[in-house]
Amino acid sequence: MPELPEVETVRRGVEPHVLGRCIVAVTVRDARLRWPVPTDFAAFARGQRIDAVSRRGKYLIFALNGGDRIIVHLGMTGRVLVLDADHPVVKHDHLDLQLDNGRLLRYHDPRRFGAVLPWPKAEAGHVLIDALGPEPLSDAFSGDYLYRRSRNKKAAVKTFVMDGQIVVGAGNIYAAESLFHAGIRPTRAAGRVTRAEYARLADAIRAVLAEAITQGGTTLRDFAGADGASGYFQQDLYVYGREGQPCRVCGTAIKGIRLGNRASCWCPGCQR
DNA sequence: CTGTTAACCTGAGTGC
DNA sequence: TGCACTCAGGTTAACA
Repeated sequence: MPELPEVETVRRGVEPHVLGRCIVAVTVRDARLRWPVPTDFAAFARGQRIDAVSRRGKYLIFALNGGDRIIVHLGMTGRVLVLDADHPVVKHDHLDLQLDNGRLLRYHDPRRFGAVLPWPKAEAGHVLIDALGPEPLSDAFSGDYLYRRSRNKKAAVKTFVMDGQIVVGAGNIYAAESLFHAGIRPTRAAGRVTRAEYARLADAIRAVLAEAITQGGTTLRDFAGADGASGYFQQDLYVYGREGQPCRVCGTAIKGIRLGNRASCWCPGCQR
């Protein structure tokens, strides 16, 4: 479910409710996430104060006052909700952080592809974070960067920009949408896309992600912000999920194929 | 090394 | 109503 804009929407929704709050209790109902929640996680988190909530790619990072951190990834169906402490527990509510203000942070994830992991102060880096590519909304990300990294690569350009080691945050929806706005077919070999095209693509990725954040993300099925609210970017989709429908720009029927086991849509009229 | 595929898991939707 | 099947916003381990 969540690509960068959805994770950023969750971060912004959670932050005001948890900053400066202490974790007074931890409940782990099901530790079987993508990686098991360690058995000592409750002891790790209990009694610590949350001093910051940041995001790296699709990872949320809760910074604790002692220098430890908690990493949260939402996988495909994960949610982080801010609820009152007595809120009823439903199926797939796997983990709670109870706060000292009568509220709790609840991790809910039907498919359990997500993760909640400790990141101790003693470990400077983290294996899930260290190899990530640049943030697409930072200065380190540019068309020239994509051009450099893509030389001699035969993989499809859509697969290339969805690779978190190249750039973080662009998943199946926003990769497809960005390629549409840049006028590039998703099937093109990454190494054959020109410098000028990558300049357009980098601009498109930045613009699409920024606009999606403004809209509170894209809600198709599962996604909700920390307050349970839906996003609105689905109204701005040009190709994702529109196979067979007329292009909103040129009227050509949107085509669909599979690339790396992911559904991929593009407009034969607008994308070359 | 690069590139592709299967796997992890549950639920929703479709077609018979 | 039930069953079999497909698909889903992510990521990585195991292959070729």
